Amino acid sequence: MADDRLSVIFGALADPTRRAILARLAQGPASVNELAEPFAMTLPAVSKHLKVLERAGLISRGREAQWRPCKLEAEGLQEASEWVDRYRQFWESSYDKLDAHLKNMMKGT
Amino acid sequence: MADDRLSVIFGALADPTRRAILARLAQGPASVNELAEPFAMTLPAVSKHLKVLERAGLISRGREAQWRPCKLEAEGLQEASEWVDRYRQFWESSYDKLDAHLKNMMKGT
DNA sequence: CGGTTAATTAGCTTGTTGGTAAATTACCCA
DNA sequence: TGGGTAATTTACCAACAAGCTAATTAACCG
Repeated sequence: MADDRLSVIFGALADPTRRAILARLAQGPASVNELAEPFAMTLPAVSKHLKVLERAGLISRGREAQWRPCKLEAEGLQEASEWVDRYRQFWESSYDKLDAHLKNMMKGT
Repeated sequence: MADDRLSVIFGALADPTRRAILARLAQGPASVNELAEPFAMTLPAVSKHLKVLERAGLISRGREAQWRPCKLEAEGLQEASEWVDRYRQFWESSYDKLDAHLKNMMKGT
């Protein structure tokens, strides 16, 4: 995968395990073991996913005794959102056109 | 990469060439050769990128004589946006907290 | 028909991803 | 000190992504 910021961010989001981890972290911080628990996957595998998310600026990791609590970070998510938002106008206008088309059909013209 | 819809969509966005193609298509439809022109890359490589974008529902391809004009599609973009939007509240509240923190500092307390 | 242009498919190489098991680091507690 | 728990690192493997060249399909034109 390319290593520019946006590619790293979207690449991190392109995996259901990683999206599930983000969804969990949206409820509050968690340890690696807590995050790993729902998945049929070894701990090192989850650890790798966390590293990908961290590199993308989607999470950060702290230190508390032998735990390394993860928490969601706004930065990466916001960058992704900003990129996608540039296309919002496009699809909104597509729906306007569809809407106009349907109305036209229903008029029977 | 996983083959669920969102992973396919984010995976397609995780490449600067593909994002540049989408940016070009936001200005209007284009042929494969037109799309390939800005890149130091062979035509088959661009063709592959287009297939990835098509599979993700980000573009569609038509037929006009020997040309296969591509155009932007709202569908995939909108799904990506909807997913990211679920986290908007999170980072907005993060900024609120930052804002509150800064105001507090400036009060000198 | 034969030639040209547009685009895709096929086959190959190279580097990366996602997983594992085993070893290691780091910290707590008795 | 030694044992237990949390997490990462290392070494390895299979599958996949992204690029290339060469060959092929498809449509037009003369």
